[in-house]
Amino acid sequence: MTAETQPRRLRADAARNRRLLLDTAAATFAEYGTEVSIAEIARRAGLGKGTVFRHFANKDELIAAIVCDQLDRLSAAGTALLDAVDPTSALLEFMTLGVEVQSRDRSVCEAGVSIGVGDPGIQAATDRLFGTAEALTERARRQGGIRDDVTGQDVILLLRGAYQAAAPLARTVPELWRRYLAVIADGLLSTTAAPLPRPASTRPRPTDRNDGMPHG
Amino acid sequence: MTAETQPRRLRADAARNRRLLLDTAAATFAEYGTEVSIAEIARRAGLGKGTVFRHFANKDELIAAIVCDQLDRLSAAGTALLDAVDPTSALLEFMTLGVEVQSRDRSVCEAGVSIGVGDPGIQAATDRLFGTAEALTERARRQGGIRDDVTGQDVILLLRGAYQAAAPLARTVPELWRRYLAVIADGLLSTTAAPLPRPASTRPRPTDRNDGMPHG
DNA sequence: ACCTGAACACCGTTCAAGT
DNA sequence: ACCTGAACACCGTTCAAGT
Repeated sequence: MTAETQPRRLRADAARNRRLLLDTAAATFAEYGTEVSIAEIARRAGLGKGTVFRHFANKDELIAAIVCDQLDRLSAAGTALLDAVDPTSALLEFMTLGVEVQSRDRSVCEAGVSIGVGDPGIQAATDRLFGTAEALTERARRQGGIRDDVTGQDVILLLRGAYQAAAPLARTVPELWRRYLAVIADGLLSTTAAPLPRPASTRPRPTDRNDGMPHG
Repeated sequence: MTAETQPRRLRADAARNRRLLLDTAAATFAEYGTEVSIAEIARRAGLGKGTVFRHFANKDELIAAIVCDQLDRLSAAGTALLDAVDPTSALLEFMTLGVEVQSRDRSVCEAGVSIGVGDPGIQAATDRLFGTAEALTERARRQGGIRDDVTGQDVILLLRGAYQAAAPLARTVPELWRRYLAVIADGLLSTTAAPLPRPASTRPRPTDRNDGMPHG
């Protein structure tokens, strides 16, 4: 479930420290932004700052590991929604969940975008999430609830867009994203509209590698 | 037209240096990202790095000034589109233009979001842009081309969202944003859809000057 | 007024010395 | 194997000395 970049097994205390650092960093970044220093994270975790770099090659990798955790958590929530009775409203609930996750962790998510490109951990977690989203999307598509040229990847990218659209005013109007998610949802639901321009980007599906979770 | 935070008139050489720094920084940031050092910018402009801080209080303000230029440029393009014969397609063209501006200056735009909140220069330029967008939107609304609860601010924020949605894959699929802009456009065009949830955020229209509303 | 670069403070990252 | 903090390099920012 959790993204394990580590191939080897860690000594008990090291594993505990790694988890402690991840949790401390996630909480601190969420509250004060990703610009909090590594020294501060280490201090809060009660560890030396050298230890941070023993577990994560650099600050970006620490942030990446937190992002992976979030992506996997959302992926798990999506998988659970595959059992919902109404596929289309399940998909919309999934999108709502996705934006909420981002709202909770503003700065980490934003940093995640720039890091994401090129980080194999985030790539893999993203592909897993694409897979989950695709399964949800396929059900809704079969139901005829959404236009038939929409992919799971589209859904993930668009829910990111809904969040980002509202982000500049998040401080003053915290729930504005619901408005923009509604616009996007209407766009996805308009089954009568012309086909979308540009094909959806094709990325390797999680089925071809990394033993991802079974779905549908 | 251009954002003038400077109240006083600058000496000729100082004004030239300021412009030189803005252009050099814009070009360098666009190519290598906003993490390029101030020293490097100064070197490229053939000036001492102290000069950068004489014109811009800090690095964020330098980036903010570049963002203001871009916003004003887009605003000008939007104003020109007010003369177009078809209001609805003029609005869509404006949105397309808006995403293109961002694509050209990836990192500066992204940095602009986090800085934007709280920077009076960006606030003012944004309000100006909202005004332009509102004028374009109103024409389209009157024509009946788009749903009647959409504001100019919505249009700006949503075109940001379209760009951001496609941003993670911009390297590999540079034109993917067209796909997501199309989804959003369909959402805006669906005049038969239910009213949007959450009211559009009301921000001071560009008519009232920014004397800064204080908030923590 | 404006420009400059040396000097300062801070932060990410490394590494030799410790358990 | 893992932890640690002193040491290093780099960068944003300041400021006294120059034109």
